[in-house]
Amino acid sequence: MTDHNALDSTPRRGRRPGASNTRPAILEAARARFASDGFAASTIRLIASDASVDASQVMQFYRSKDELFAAVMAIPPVALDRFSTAFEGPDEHLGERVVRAYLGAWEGEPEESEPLMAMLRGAIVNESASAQLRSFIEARLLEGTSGRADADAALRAGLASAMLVGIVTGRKIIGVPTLVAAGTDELVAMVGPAIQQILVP
Amino acid sequence: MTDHNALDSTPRRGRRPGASNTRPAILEAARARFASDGFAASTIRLIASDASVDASQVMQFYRSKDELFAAVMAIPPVALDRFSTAFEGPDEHLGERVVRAYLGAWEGEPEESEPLMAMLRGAIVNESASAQLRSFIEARLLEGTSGRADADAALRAGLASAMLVGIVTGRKIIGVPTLVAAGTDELVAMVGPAIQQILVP
DNA sequence: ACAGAAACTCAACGCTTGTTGAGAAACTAT
DNA sequence: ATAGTTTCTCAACAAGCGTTGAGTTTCTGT
Repeated sequence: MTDHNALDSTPRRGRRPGASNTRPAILEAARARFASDGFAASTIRLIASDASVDASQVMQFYRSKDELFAAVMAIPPVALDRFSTAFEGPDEHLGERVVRAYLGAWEGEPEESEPLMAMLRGAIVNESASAQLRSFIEARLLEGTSGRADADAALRAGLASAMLVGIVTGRKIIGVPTLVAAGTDELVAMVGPAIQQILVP
Repeated sequence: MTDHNALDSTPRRGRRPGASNTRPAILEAARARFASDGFAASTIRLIASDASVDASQVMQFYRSKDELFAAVMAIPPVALDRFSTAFEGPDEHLGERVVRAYLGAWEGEPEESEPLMAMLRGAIVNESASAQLRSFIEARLLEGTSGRADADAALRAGLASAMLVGIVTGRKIIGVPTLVAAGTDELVAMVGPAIQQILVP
């Protein structure tokens, strides 16, 4: 709805003067859309409109909607090292640390949480997103279980991840009122011991 | 001699002889599609094709795609009493019983699990499905916490539900290999104590 | 200064979507 | 029988989708 007025000196067509940050703008708009609306409901035109850009620009930078999605997914989450450090250290408060790391990653700054939300929402309908989330979780699991000899350590880590993702889904996507109302510390206090029991039998 | 074939016994147009079970056939096809592909990817034409029916038939029985979806959701899950009985009984093996009830409900017969899968998949992209799943979970929570005085009993039950739904999501939707490979008994043995700890502090 | 690449707008394409209406055949009444 | 309702096929619609190509303007390298 923001049409340039007639007195505007900037031409209506052709390349605009100055440097262009259109490409990252598109990526950011796509990230936000995919995170909040999911893959199918996020149309190219809507994303382009969010970035104040023509739809065909999106196609020029990222060759298709799928590649745009892949680009959003490929963003190395800033939260990545949160996980790796969470599994290190003494076993005593392992559960608590892991729970806090997960909740923090999904509920922190948009820059940090949106790729994860997009992954989660996209994994339901988009096959590549599902594979992406799968490999993401698996990579975390390998970090977490490195140095342990347990045969089922991977399974235990996978269970813990799935349970924590379930809590995040309930809070951020489905919106179960009971979970939404709960504070982070309260959750950590309750879930920490349970996760501890899963990870360190 | 071009159009009507006198030898053709099955007419191509008009109502077919005999009783019609088209309406339930559509509902069943829709349930399966919504469960496996989610709301957006399940097109009316595809569902109609699954049910060997014209697309406009779907619109005649259920007035819109949204109402079709609502009809699928409205099916009272056979698994319903599984949950209510799981919370009853002594606290000793409560966690184990609840875990077994959840896994069984989502991994049993298609008739039993498909409405739940459709709910879960639909909750990501469809607002009404999200509300439906929310109220479904809340109803289970009320059953589970009835008779308990704890102020945070509802939160504990909600957490347990979310964690178990997370495990099911990892197994049936995202397909985390580690979780898929695990057997039900193995999962119950690992997760049972953790859920127990959540529910009975 | 000049050529080529890059950024941008605009208009359209082919396709699929949910949805509708006309009409044909079979059922259910009276 | 006759009328009316229900079930069904077929063809089309308006809208939205992802995508493409042509043309215009600016930047960049030489």
